[in-house]
Amino acid sequence: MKDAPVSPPIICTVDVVLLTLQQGSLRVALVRRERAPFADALALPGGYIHAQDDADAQASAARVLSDKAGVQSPYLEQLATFSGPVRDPRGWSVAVVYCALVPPEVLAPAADRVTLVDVSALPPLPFDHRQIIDTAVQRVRSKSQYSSLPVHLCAEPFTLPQLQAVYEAVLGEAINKVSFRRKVDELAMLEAVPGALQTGGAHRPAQLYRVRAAFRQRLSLSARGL
Amino acid sequence: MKDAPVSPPIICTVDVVLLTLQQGSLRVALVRRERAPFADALALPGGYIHAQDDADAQASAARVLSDKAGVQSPYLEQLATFSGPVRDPRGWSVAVVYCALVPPEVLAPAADRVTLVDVSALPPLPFDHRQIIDTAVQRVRSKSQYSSLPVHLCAEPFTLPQLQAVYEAVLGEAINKVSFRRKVDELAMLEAVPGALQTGGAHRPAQLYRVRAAFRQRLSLSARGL
DNA sequence: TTTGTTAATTCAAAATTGCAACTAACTGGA
DNA sequence: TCCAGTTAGTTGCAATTTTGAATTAACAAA
Repeated sequence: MKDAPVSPPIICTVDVVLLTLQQGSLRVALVRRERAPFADALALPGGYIHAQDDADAQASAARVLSDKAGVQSPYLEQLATFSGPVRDPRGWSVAVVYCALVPPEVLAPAADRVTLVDVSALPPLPFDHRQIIDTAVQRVRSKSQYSSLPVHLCAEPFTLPQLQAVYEAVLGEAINKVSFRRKVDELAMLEAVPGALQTGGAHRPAQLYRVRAAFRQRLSLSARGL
Repeated sequence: MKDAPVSPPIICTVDVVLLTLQQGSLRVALVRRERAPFADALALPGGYIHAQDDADAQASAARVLSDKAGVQSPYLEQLATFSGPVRDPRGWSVAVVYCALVPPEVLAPAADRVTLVDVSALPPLPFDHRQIIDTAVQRVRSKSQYSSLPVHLCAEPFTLPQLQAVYEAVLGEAINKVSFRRKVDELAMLEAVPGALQTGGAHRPAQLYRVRAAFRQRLSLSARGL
């Protein structure tokens, strides 16, 4: 009796959709692949899960983000898992995908390692990275309608008008100033930095805020949106 | 020079949180495990991804649901992926978890294979199944606040009072009848079955509805909730 | 001191929601 | 046959919430 054919193991990887906001548009950070498949192509930072090192897939994602892009993101959320026999030419694969949001300032030191691309003008990408990015952008836009998610795109401390501009850029629509402030107040995610005002402009200075410690990792949700 | 130690492959599985509504409470379907680890224990239906058979992890989930529970669920949504070295005693594992919602009628033929347990009175469970179920229930309750998700718990055709009772059971709170009808109308997910009324009660018969084809797989979302 | 510009608040109009009362349509029993 | 009981579905209005224009505040520059 012959041995049953041994099927190759399933390829377990993580990918990270690292998003930021630059010049009013959402950008995704791509890195150049060092190895086959698709060596030298721009792609999402990703890599194998290291069972001997990683505490879980999220730790793998943080490691990959650090190794491939040189970035540490305080906000890192699981997006979804993509799988199947054809998405990776090496064979049947499972990619646990995480989404990271950072202010553009965090990416400045990594400018030589990552390429920022407007998510509405993506080049052809290897694997199913195009679909993954589209899913991430959809999710970020959707969550931004009713949560504090976009604060992670804003370098602290920031003013309310700055934060509103970030929300407007992500959502792609103007928001009423009064409504916006009421909602932000409801979300209770911010605290004014005492005495700190953004001066320098030829106009009334704006109060500076930072995110309350309780919401640095966790989102604040609004029942009614905006 | 010695060979580097070969690390065992990562274990790739799927699990399904199959939920239904019975006697006004959410219940999860558990099956008795046939093999180690945890043989004979009640657990979520789950199993290995079959790289040679399955088109993707969702197909694995549908297969597992059919094989282990004898159920086919039209609504099957990816919940999240759980991973790490300790959740499975066999080693470092990745479990892609799906959530299925079915009306209790669909589970009747499978009554001998599955045990329905109230999600608010779960017994001790193997692996991290307790945490997985809690995550699923949280997600279902959260989505039910602003989407058509609970329609999948209702056998078609159904009346509006029946659907309202389902929403109230899932959300755990009474809903105003007029508001509920306004919202259901807004969601535009239902169509009246022409001429079909639920008769038999000692009272005015109720119009019967079914889900519009466009929303059988996709959810309808409301901006304002309920 | 005046002008221009942006920050932040006020208040009334508009939209949404919740409630109670009402009408509708059936069954079953007097 | 008709009346009581029960649940389905609608109507109109009061209460609440949301919205945005108008207003006030605070600064720099000229």
